[in-house]
Amino acid sequence: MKPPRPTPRTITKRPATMAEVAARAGVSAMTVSRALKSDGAVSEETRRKILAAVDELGYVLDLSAGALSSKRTGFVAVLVPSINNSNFSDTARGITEIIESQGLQMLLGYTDYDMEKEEQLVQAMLTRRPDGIIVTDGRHTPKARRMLQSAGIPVVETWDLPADPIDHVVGFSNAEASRALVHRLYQKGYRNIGFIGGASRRDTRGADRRLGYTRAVEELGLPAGRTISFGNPPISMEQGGQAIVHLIQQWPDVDAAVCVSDLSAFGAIMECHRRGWAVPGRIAIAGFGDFEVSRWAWPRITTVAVDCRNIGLEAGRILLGALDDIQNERPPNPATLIVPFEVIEREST
Amino acid sequence: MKPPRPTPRTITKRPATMAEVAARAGVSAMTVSRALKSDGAVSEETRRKILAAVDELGYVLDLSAGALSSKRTGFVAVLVPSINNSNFSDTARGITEIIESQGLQMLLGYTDYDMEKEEQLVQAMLTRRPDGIIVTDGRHTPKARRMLQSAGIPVVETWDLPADPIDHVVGFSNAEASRALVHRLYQKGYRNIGFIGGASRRDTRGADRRLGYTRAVEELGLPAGRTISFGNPPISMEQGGQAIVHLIQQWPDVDAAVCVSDLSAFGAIMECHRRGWAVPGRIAIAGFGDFEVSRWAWPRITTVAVDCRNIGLEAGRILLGALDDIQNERPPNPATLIVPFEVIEREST
DNA sequence: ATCGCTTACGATATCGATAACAATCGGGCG
DNA sequence: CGCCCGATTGTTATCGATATCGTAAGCGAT
Repeated sequence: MKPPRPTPRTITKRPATMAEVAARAGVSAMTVSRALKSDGAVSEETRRKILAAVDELGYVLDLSAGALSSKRTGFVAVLVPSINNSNFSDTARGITEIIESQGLQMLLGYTDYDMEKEEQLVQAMLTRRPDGIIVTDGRHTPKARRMLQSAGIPVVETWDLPADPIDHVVGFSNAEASRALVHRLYQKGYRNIGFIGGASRRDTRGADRRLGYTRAVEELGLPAGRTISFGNPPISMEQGGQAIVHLIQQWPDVDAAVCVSDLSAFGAIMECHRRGWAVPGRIAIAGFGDFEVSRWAWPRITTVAVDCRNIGLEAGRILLGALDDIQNERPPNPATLIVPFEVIEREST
Repeated sequence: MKPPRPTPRTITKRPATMAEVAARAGVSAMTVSRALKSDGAVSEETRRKILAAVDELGYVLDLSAGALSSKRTGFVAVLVPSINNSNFSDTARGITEIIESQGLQMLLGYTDYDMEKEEQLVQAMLTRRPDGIIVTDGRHTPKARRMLQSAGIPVVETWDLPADPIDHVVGFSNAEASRALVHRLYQKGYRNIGFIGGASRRDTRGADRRLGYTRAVEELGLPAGRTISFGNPPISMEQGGQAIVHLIQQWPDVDAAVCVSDLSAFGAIMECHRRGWAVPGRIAIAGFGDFEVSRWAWPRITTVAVDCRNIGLEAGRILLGALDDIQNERPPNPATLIVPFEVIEREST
């Protein structure tokens, strides 16, 4: 009895290799390799033959293999708290813009605002032997810190000013920014200022913003401790709406609220609309981050703006510089770049 | 004269190799490899010794090297139009959730709603020899299509229902969804419905939504052609605001507007607020995508909801299934999964 | 003609892991 | 007691590219 008809197997057309291209072009693999790098010294004619062979075979270079011999993977690991947050995705985009000009590829990971998760991700990323790594945080678990330090690659910490930098830094002080915002509200005449933020200490930037708020009200001699902690980061619009109600119920005399992000500020403002509380008449509301929604909401939302894309651009540039230093065996030269922030006053305060 | 103090060179502590771990643990490299995979058959005692050695040397597995011999890189390439769009970042997140359970890594790329850029990205991604690829589109340049087909790996097209699928599909008909929305507006009594979208044909999903609108107004015998095209995708809140003004000036009798996305709908509504045009009294406004802002804006925005994260989850699952089929030498089994959409009526219409 | 130098290319030895197969050891069983 | 078997571990040969060094040819200067 014959066996059943053989199942039609996938024609897993194994991708062509460089050797096959070489054979077809009548040259050695090494010459193909050179032809496919821009810097290779190859005569015009052989290059033509090689490119023709590449085209005929539909060959695409295998960088996984190349990475092994050249010891440069062309990866840049990037860790962000969340990709749904447009601030961070702007930064990621800035990084991409810079590094892709050098043929580098971003390896993106989400920490979910969690240092433990960050630690796992650092380990997972190092497994791919990236040429450099950019993290969105100045605080790490001891183990994560150790791994970053001993990885032997440039590290850039962004969005923060770490007390004890690992290597390079591109950031700003979230506390100072928040403090400046409170001062501005004070100048405008507000005297009972509350703060709305997340309940978790995982979000270190959020914690810093709260710290800046606390310092400012102390400095100014304003009533302190008027803070509402609500939910895990990222604080949503919904949570902003709930928090503002709590804030006003608990301290009916508050005349202004600083929110940990524009999203919660927006939620708060919309909840006030719904309840007929005028903004800023009954209560002024400010956010953080200058998200698109703050520029187009009505009232437009007072906020602290940071050029997120620029943070990415600068982090990318610094990383490229560091890679260049390594390439040319120059000594390492850790840099700290402080990017500016700006308090933008709009109709919500 | 002595030369200047030698510059302190980087201690580029070359990362430890598996062989070094093996030597330290007194076993062969192969045994280390087995110990570090979960499935490896290794006695408890040797595993202990090996893990100790790993710890002492701070060893992390080099997957680049592993990929070369095992012929599986553990990468899944994912192409999205934009990462700043929370719909797509939700999908990306869903994909990550599924694939990271299998130890796979996402390689993310942005096409900027541009098929040419997509083509370049496909090529760049294939260079990394991913085990599978997920794209957010049903239309591609001929070359991109050819590369995807001949890559010999599972392909999943999402967010669309391609007429001629390459392999697997997880999507829905943007045209149908848009059509359903217009019908719903009709039921509510609106008879002069306009459409606000991007000027570029690059955004194929946007074009499909416009198509659905056009079909619907034809079916219903409503005045047609009341569409405003404005700016390149992604259409921003600002552009939505500008477009609604044009729409109303051009056709003063419009009583409802369908926007290509919630973001432009939000911008339009806020512009109406500013001008004192009641929404939905003067004009009803609907969006697409069920973004967070639509749920918390006031009025809340009528929209078409799709479970974006779920698209990612399902795409991930289908991809894993396909990889499993390959592993077990089962025949390929291209699947098309149509995910539901839902018109959600809120106060803006 | 010789030398020196540049340009274009090939041969070989890796890079660091894993696949595939071989080897060893102990124990169960006829 | 001999044989077979499963569990554990080692050996060897890759995977597909690139680094490095070597070689041959071409060419101008002396």
